[in-house]
Amino acid sequence: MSPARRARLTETLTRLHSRMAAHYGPTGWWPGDTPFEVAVGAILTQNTAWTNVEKAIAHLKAARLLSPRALLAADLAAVEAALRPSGYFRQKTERVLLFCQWLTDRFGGSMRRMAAEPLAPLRAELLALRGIGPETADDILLYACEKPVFVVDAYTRRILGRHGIAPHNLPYEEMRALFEGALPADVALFKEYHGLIVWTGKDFCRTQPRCAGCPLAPLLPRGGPRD
DNA sequence: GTCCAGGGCCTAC
DNA sequence: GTAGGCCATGGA
Repeated sequence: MSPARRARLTETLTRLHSRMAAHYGPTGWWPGDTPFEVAVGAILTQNTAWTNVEKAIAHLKAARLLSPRALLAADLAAVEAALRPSGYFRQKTERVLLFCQWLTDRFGGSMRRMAAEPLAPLRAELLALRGIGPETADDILLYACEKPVFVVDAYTRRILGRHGIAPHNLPYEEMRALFEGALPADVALFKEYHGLIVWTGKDFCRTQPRCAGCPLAPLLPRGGPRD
């Protein structure tokens, strides 16, 4: 990318962030009491409404299952029952348990020790785990491990697509590089930026464009939103 | 009743 | 390398 184009992109993405931040204030994203809860939530929210994830996490807490040790020791049926409300519960049970096993084998079950690992090899290890793709890995790296990676999700694609900033079907790594190349590698900024995208996406950017009142509407290209 | 949600894997071309 | 089917529940 040319320096001039990169500078324009930085300006565009910064303006986008300013509009959302002015509308919502700090989001404090991601919800979760501990890094491990954040990591589990990242797996459970795959293609699923967050309200359903909350139910599953509440079940885990009530059953005292919200630790790698407890999950690995629990009956499979008990874990499945707890995760049921989050949908795809058989797959997600397998994915959560595989993550727990890896965390235990590699770091003695410690998210703190995991977070001390350098970013690039850690990301590669996460991506090698069955059931952890790029978005889930980056959720965990950014919000549970405080690593400066930008999370790309469906809302990110939709918003950038509608504003003519990037095609919505740009490959994940290219979309991530677009943000990371244009913004400073700042964990707090990346956390808030993604949180604001999620909030804006939920409120204004569902499948049908619904731009009335959207903080980003004044930035839309001529001709209105595109998909 | 129908549609859809903050993905990821597998298979077929 | 990519398009399409599959996984499952709960809320709108």
